[in-house]
Amino acid sequence: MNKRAKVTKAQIIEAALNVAAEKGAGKVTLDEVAKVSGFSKGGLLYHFPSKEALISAMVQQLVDDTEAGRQQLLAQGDNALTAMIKAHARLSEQVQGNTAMAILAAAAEQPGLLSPVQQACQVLVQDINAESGDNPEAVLLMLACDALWFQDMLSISPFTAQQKEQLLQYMQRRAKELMP
Amino acid sequence: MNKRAKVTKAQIIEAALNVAAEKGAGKVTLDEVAKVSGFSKGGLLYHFPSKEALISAMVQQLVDDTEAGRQQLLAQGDNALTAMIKAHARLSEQVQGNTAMAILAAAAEQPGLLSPVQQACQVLVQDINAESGDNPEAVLLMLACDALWFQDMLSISPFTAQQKEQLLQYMQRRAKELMP
DNA sequence: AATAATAAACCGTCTGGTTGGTACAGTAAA
DNA sequence: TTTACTGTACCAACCAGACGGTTTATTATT
Repeated sequence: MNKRAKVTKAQIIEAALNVAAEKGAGKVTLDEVAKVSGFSKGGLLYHFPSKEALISAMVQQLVDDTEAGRQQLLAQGDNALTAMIKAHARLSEQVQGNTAMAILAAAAEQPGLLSPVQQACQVLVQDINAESGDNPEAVLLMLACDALWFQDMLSISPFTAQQKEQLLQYMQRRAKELMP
Repeated sequence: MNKRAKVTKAQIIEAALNVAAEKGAGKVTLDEVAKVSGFSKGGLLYHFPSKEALISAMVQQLVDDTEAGRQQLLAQGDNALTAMIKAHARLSEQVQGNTAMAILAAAAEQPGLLSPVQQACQVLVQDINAESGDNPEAVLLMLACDALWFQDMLSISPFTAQQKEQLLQYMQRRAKELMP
C-alpha cells in the first residue's frame, strides 16, 4: 500500500539518521540500517534501490524539515532573518549534535547529493535579500548563523553553550534592526 | 633518514589530499594513495601505521598551513580579522574546491580527528576578541567568513564568484572599521 | 462471501569485490 | 648497519547489491 510504504520509508530514513548520529557517518551501511530499522536488507533495497538513493532521501528530509520549520515561523510573523536564525537554532538542539554531520559526510562520498541543500541556501539568500533591500549586513548575519550550524555539525565549535546562546540573542536583536 | 622521511611523509600527504580532491572523500583508500603517491603500500604503512594516522596528518597539515598564512599576514601588519579573512580567501582558491571537504568528510568517519581544527578556531576567537575588545560584530564577521569557507568546502555556495568577491571586500572594509 | 489472481512489501542468503592491515623477504641508500 | 623503503602474498572483515522466495494486501471473479 502507498501509505504503508511511506511509513516504512520514513522508518528506514529515521533509522539511517540514528545510525549516522550514533556510529558516525562512515558507518552508515545497508546492513546496519537494516538491523536498526528492524527491516531486512532486501526490504531496504526494495524502497531505496541503492545506498545512494537512501542517503539522498536522508538529505532531502533534513532540508524539508528545516524549510518547513522556517515557513512556519514566517507564517507566525517573523521576518526572513529571524525565522532562519530560530530554525537553525532549533535544528541544532533537535538531535544532540551530529545527525546532520553524518548526512553531510555521507553525502560527501557522492558529491552532488548536496544539491538540495544548495538550492535551499539560494532560496534563503533571495528571501533575505528581497526583504532587507540587498543589505549586505543581512547576508552576513545569515552566514554567521550558517557557520554556527556548521560548527555544531562537525563538533568543532569554539564556543560554550552559554556563549552561543548570547551570540544567537545578539543576532536576533540585530536581525530585527535590519529588517524594516 | 629523518629528512628523507619528512619529505616522503609530505609527499604521501599531498597524494592523499589529491586523491580526496579528485575522487571524493570516500575514496581515500590506502591502495589509492599508494598508487598516486608512487610509493608502495608497505611504504605508506611504514610512515603512517594506520589510515587514521594518515588522515590525522592531513588535517594537521591543513590547519598548520592556514595558521602559517594567517601569522604571515599578521606579521605584515594586518589586524586579526583582516588576516583571517584573507587567509580563508586564499585557502578557498588554493586547490579549487574540495580538498578540504575531503579532509573533513574523511575525518568525520573518525570523530575526534577534527580536534586540531577546533583548537585553531578557539585561538582565532581569542585573538579577535582580544583585539576587538569583545565586540560581537567582530565575531559575527569571523563566523560569516567561516561560513563562506564551509560552503565552498561542500560545494553548496549559493553565491556566484562575483558575489562572493563583493562580500569579501565588504567584509574587509568592515573589519578595518571594527578594529581600532 | 468465498475464492482465486495479482501485485506490493518484505525476507534472508549468497556473491563478488574492496578494504585496512599484517608478514616478511629483499633492495637501496646514508 | 640502520633507516627507508619495495613487492608480494595474504587475511579477516565488511559491504553493496542481486536473487529467489515468502508473506501481506488488494482486486477480480464467481
